[in-house]
Amino acid sequence: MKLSTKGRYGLKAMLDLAIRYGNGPIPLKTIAERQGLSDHYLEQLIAVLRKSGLVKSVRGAQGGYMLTTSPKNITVGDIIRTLEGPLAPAECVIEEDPAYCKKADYCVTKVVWEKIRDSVNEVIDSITLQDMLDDYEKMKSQNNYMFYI
Amino acid sequence: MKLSTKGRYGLKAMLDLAIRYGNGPIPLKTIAERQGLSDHYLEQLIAVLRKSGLVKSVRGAQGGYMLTTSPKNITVGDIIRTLEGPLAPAECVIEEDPAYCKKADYCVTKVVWEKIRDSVNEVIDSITLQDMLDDYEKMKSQNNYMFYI
DNA sequence: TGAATCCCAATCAATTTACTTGGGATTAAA
DNA sequence: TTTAATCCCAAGTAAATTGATTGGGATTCA
Repeated sequence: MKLSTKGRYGLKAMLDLAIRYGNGPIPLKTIAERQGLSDHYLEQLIAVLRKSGLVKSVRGAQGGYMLTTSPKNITVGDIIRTLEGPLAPAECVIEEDPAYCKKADYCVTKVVWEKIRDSVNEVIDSITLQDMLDDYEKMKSQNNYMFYI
Repeated sequence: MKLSTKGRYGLKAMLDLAIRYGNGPIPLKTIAERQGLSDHYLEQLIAVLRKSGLVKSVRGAQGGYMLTTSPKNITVGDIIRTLEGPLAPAECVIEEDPAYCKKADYCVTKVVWEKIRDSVNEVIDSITLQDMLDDYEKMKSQNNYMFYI
């Protein structure tokens, strides 16, 4: 039940972009450096986020990436599901097209998987990047680390 | 964020034992057959459940496995955590001993992982085998499939 | 024109998953 | 007392996944 680095790195990168939302394009390399990630690997992740419309890119020198919309319109769920695919503890409870199982109609374990799935989705859909940003600002005002996320 | 077959098969096997709780030892082979699992693989899983004290075994002919305690005292969380280890979406939020991360004190993504972890644990800790058994009986009385779980 | 950037595709080592194989130990029943 | 049914244990393994790396091409600003 661990998330892969796709979801984890991806959310960090998106928060990095959220912190700098409105400041023009941010080069991938600086995001990768700030977050301590391989830039070529992050490139693969952000390509997925771009294709799904969550970020847009500006090519060429002085280019980079930026959120396509305000942090308050992007949820953690949008990001994680884009990168990890549908979040389900078992194939039979994938929301769009669950794997066929002949016992599905009367399977009691399936009910458990559904509850897990729904509870995870509720959590991640209820948190926006803006919420994370607010937490971040709050921490920043209380402490004196800061420069990283 | 999928569970492995350990947790999924393990829960099915435990429900199978719960259905037959009080009927003496159930051979692994019949559980595996009913649930459509490889018996040698299930053996490995049930060995873990036995070592953790959730089931006990009777050796020799007419032997098998049984729950050590009533289905109402065993939660889905007990079973899944036994088989899968601590359920956390990231290493840094494993409850017993989280992986060290120097940013842990002010990491906002960590807060998200904690919320996911807690919500999953709440769900699985709130469902007992008895609850599943009740669902099962209810389904059984409403339909006329039945023989499998 | 060149440096900074995004874009794309292929390859790869390590790990994990989901088993299989092969056998030994124990016990109830014939 | 033998035999069949069972649990117990350890090792091997093929396939998939993960988390990258490698190598290059296309675009754009200065």
